[in-house]
Amino acid sequence: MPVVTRFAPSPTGFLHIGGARTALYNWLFAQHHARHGDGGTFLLRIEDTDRARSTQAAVDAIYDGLSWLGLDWDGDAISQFERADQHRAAAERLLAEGKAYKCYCSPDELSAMREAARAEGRKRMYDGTWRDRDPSEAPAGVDPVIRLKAPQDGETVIEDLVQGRVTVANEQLDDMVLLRADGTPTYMLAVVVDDHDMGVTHVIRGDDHLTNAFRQTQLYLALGWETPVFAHIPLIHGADGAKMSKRHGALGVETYRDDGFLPEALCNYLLRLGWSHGDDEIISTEQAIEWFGLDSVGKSPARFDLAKLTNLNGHYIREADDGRLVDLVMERLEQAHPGKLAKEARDRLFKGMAGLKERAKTISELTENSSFYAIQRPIEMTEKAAGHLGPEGSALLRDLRPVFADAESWSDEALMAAAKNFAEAGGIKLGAVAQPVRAALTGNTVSPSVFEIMDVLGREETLGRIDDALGGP
RNA sequence: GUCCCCAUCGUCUAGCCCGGCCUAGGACACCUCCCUUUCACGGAGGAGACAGGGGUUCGAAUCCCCUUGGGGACGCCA
Repeated sequence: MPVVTRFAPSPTGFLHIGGARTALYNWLFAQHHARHGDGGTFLLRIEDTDRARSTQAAVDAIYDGLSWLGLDWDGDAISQFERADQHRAAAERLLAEGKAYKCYCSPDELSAMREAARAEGRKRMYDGTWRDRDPSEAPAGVDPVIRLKAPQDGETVIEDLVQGRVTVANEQLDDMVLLRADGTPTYMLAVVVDDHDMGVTHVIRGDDHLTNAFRQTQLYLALGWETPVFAHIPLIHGADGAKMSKRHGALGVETYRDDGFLPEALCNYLLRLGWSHGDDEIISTEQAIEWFGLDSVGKSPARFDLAKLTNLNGHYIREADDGRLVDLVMERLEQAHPGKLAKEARDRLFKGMAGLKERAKTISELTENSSFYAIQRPIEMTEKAAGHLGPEGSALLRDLRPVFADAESWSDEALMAAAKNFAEAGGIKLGAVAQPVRAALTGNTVSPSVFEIMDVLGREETLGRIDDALGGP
């Protein structure tokens, strides 16, 4: 049977890390069935019924976030707000069938009930005042809400693919509001009607919705519809163990992009946060699509660990195509050093990328480590680097300059051979020779191999930088 | 408070469903060493966990119960 999943965020902010994982699981599940099953579709629905809190900017942030992660959805995104008529129709049908009723309770009465319920240690808040009351007793001039006439005995059961069978006594659940006094549908109603109309077969979402699933199941039953399969995945917690939410540590995916993380690294990390396939850690998207299933999703919440994400990111950077990395780095360099980049910047980065990418765990770090290639001379010198160019270092560098200048061929190997000879002749270590050169060439104490750098920079630029460090030719 | 869910190294997890192969495996982080022109990468090794208590059983990380701890939900928000 073909599978239909959906991701249904509310556009009240950015696409945060928890939402991204939910989207990923839904996408993966659909992809898995599309490629290895009877078909799979992944839909996107924007839950924008709360007009006051929904913004177009947030909707765009969700689109951008999903697109960046590579989680493409089928068809156009659906606006829940625009489907209000269908929601209303469902509620009215229930009303006509006697499965729902009008409730005229005022907000004051409701909060009194809520208080009473808490005081008595009950969960059920609404006492059903208008459930069986004669409509003729309705107070004049009060717009009623429509409530579901939910079963009061027995229990509601959901067979959750992640949580297993979960049961709750119906007496714990009160008659939920379907339509507000102003006639607009509530979330509970909208979700059920939309999921049904969209043909959603599997509802994969955060387990903060687990209790909603009970109410929704009652609604499906009342509407005479088959319930979808539920899969409530555990939430992601912050590094401190507290829940991660928009107000507590959860960052938008664009923040990770800005901090220099690759989408494939984030996806791989998010995938492993709560799902596993034996001891596998590095999992490609293709592999994930093949392997992903809801039965391997864990039931306990996981903490977000930036160190592991960073490590994974380093791996994907090393694997990444040089050209792609150059584009990413150039964009940042142009921003950071406007007008200061050498014309040869891009070419040098491309030539030097193999040595560069081994040493960076984020694109931000890669950019920083790459800047010495891109910036025009004279380059700036860090304090530590300057330390290698004291009297001793400078003297060494001065003696070394002609060795390089006279090198037979300007290649990595030839240059290193020349430096080695020089070091041996002087009875010093290669390392002692390399550091002043590194300082002169990069303005830093850490970099790829100095001979590789000389190769990339070329003869003229290299000697120029040495001269700069020596205070002139 | 009430209801629901969860519980293996610091973190993510394998193992649990179908008890013995577990003196509990892997990954990240950490420590030591090797490689080495710096830093990374890579390689070798180390430290590090079945929350506690009861059962069931010849035998429990694995099954049952309780306790404790954590989380989530209790809106005319989504």
